[in-house]
Amino acid sequence: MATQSVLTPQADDFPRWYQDVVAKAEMADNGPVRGTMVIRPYGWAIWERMQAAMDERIKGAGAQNAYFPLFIPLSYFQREAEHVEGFSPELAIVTHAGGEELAEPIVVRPTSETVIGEYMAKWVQSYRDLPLLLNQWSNVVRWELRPRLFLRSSEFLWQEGHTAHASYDDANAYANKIHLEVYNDFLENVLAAPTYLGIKPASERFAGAINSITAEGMMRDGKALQMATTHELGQNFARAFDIYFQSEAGQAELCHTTSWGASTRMVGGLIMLHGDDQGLVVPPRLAPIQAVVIAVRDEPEVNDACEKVAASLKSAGVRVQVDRGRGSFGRRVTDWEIKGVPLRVEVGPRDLKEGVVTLVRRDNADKAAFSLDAVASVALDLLDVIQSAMFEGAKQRLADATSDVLTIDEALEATETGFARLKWSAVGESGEATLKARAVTVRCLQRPDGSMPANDREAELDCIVAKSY
RNA sequence: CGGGGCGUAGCGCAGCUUGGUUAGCGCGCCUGGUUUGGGACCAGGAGGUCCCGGGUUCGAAUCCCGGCGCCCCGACCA
Repeated sequence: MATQSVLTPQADDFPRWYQDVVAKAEMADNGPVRGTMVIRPYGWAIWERMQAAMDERIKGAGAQNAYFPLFIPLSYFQREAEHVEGFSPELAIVTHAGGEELAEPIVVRPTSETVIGEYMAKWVQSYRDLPLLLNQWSNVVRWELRPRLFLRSSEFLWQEGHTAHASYDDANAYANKIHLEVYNDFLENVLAAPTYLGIKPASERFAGAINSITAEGMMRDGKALQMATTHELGQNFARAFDIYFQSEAGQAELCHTTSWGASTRMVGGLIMLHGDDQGLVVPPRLAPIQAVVIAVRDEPEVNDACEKVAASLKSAGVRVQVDRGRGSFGRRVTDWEIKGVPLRVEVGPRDLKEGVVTLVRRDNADKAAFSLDAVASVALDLLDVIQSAMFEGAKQRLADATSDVLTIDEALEATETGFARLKWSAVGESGEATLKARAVTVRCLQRPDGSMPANDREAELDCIVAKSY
C-alpha cells in the first residue's frame, strides 16, 4: 500500500503541520482555560531532558537553584518604571482571596526580577557576598493575546537565572558566560540548533534591561524563534530594590544585576527546527527514547530477539523501548516516526534467518542490516552520527536561507522566505518601522564577523532581520 | 482592540438555502475473528442538552432576536 502523509505537509500549511505534530506525537493538549497547556507524558519527557541538560550547565556556571513565590505584590512591579510599563498589559492579577477583596492586589509572576531583587537586597551586604548567582525553575503567567501550544502559552515553564555583581564588567562577563556556556552549548550540542548570537536593538530589549543577548534560531518555514535570552539589567533593578553592597574601600555601591531564561518554548523550537513531513525528529542526545526495537511480527522467536537486542542496547547505555505486537507493522513505524525517535531497530523473521536486524535512521531514512552482535556498538555510533548530521543540516539550512542584502527593500523580499543580513546603519529607527509594517523585525545585532557586540553603540554593526514567532 | 470565519459524537465534517419520522458520514473507541516486512480487513457495537436563552410554528439543528465561546490574520510577547 502507498505511503500517504498522516500530517498536513509543511509546504501546504506550516502552522497546521505544527498543530498536527503536537497532537499526533502526543506532546500536548490545550488546557481548559484559554492559552493554557496540558503537557502530555512524551512532551514532558522531552522537556525533562532539556531541563536536566540546562540545569547541569547552569550549575557548572556556578549558579545555585532556589525558589521564590508565585505571588508578587503589585507594588513591586511599580518600582521599576519600564518594567511595569512593559509587563502591565499581560499581567494576571489576583484581587480576591479567602472570600474577600485583598488590600493590595497580587500579581501572578510573569518573571521574578522584582521579588528576587527584594531578597537580594537583604542577602547582599558586602562585596564578599558577590557575585550572588541564583536560578529557579518555575512556571510564569503572561496573558497572551494569541496563544499557541509551547510557543506562546499563557502559563509556561522555564528557568530564570538572577545574579548580582559588584561591577558592570563582572555582570557583563557573567551574562556572556551564561549565554555561551549554558545556552549556546546546550543549543548546539544537545538540541543540534545553530543560532545567530547577538544583542537586541533597543526596541526589542527586555523591559528594564540595558542590554539583551539572544540566540535566534530559524524554523523550517524560515521564521525566527528566540531560543534563549540573557539580560544585563545594569543598576536599574538594584536601584529600585536597594541592592547595595559595601565595597572593599568601605563605600556603599549599587550592584549590577542580570537575568536569563529559557522556556518550554524551546520544545516548540525543537519541533519546527528539525521536524519534517513525517513528524518530529529528536536529536539523539535529547531523545527520551533513542532507539525503538520493533517486532515486525508478533511471534515468539521475534519477540525473544527483540528483548535480547533491547537488553544489549540498554547495557550499552542507549535509551531504548521495545514495541511488539500491538497492531500492524506499518502503523507502528509511522507512530514512531511521528514521535521522532532517532533510531528504529526492525526485527523480523526474514532478517533473523540471516542473523541480522535492520537499523533505520529517522533523520534521513537510511536503512541497513547488521548482525545481532554488532547492533549495540553500531547503534551507539549511529546516534553520534545522527546528532552531528542534524546539527550540520540545520546549520546549512540556516546559512542557505540567510541573504546578504544592502537595502530595506531587499531585506523585505528576502524575509519572505528566510533571514536577511544587512548593515545596521542601513536600517535605523525609520527602517525598523518600515520593516515592522511588514511583520519583519530586527532579530539581533552582530559584528560583521558574526561575534557578539558589547552594546548597540559599536560602529559597523550588522543586523539580522526576519519574521518571527 | 481592528478584520475574517466557525460552534452538530473524542477528533474532522455534512445536513441549514426551501422547517417534517428513530440527525448522518469519515477517523478514533469497544467485542469477536482473520492479519502484521510502510497508516490492515471483515462482522457486530457503544457514543448526541445539534453552544446557551428566548421567540415564531402543529412541528426547529434548520427561520428570527439576544448572549456566550472558539479559531485564523494583525498589534503584544519567552
